[in-house]
Amino acid sequence: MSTAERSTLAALRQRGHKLTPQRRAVLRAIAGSHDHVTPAELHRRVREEQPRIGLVTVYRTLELMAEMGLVCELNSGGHRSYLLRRPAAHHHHLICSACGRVVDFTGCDLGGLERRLSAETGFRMEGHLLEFRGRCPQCQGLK
Amino acid sequence: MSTAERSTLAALRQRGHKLTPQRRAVLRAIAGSHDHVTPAELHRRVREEQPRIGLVTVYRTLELMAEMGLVCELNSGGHRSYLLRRPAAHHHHLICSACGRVVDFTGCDLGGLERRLSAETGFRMEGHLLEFRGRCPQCQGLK
DNA sequence: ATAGTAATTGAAAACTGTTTTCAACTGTAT
DNA sequence: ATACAGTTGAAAACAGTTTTCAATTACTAT
Repeated sequence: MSTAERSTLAALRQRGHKLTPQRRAVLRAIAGSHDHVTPAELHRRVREEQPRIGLVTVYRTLELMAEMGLVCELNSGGHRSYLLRRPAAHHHHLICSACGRVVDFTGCDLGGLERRLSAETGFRMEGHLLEFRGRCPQCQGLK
Repeated sequence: MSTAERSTLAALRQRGHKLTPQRRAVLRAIAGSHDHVTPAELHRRVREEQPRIGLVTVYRTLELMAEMGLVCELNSGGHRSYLLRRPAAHHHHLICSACGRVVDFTGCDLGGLERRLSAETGFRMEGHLLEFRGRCPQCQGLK
């Protein structure tokens, strides 16, 4: 079991959520995938372990983990996907506008801009979202 | 009629698309809105002028204009929205996590990062989305 | 260990946003 | 004016997500 998986389990337990086999399976599946996964795809994978689990439960588990900030939710091209949040993983996305492929990147370096905006507006900053949109190499030739 | 509206009309005509009253109305409505609008919201606005227009037509017109690159399509938070392409209207949002107030800002200065990512990944960039989240001055005392 | 309780589950139904189908209509070129 | 391809609106179909509800289960206190 990975560290991220273990700490996520601990966080769930600590907040008084039940550790059902279904939740463990969903967590294991998302922890085992280092890419964004859609609820449907996750459901397919979890089923190998928990054949009777419903898609609904996958949705609910993801929603719960997203609320708790254990998982990061991404909406792109009209489709939702999730990624387990691992420690020290401040990152952003680069999304292909043709095929929807998502590439993570780090090093956004927005500190200066954040200070400037904070000074100008009086906002106390909590976070930011940055996404680049473009054509990935494979999709540049097409259409 | 704005310049953007006029040139969009010309682009449609030039490509042999019919200039129906419905399309004119959708175009006028999106040109009159300087923020991203959802198809449903746009439909509501267009109806004031063209009471009999169907939501379907709004979808179709937006799809057509998006294909032609006249309008920019955004998917965020699981919802689709569109914005008329204008020269020089590039801005971003600062959103208060308590009251939801939105403040626009310009000057994101992401050119360097964009070039770096482009070089590293091979993506040909089309645009980006940047949002800061924080507490606005009025909400800092609360809760 | 056992019983009690609230949380959780799965199936089905409901819902939302979007797309397709199709017959009627209309802008445009002739 | 006519003809034709493109366009429209209503309804149905569709995909993804959420809600409802009765049955089940993990956890707590005994």
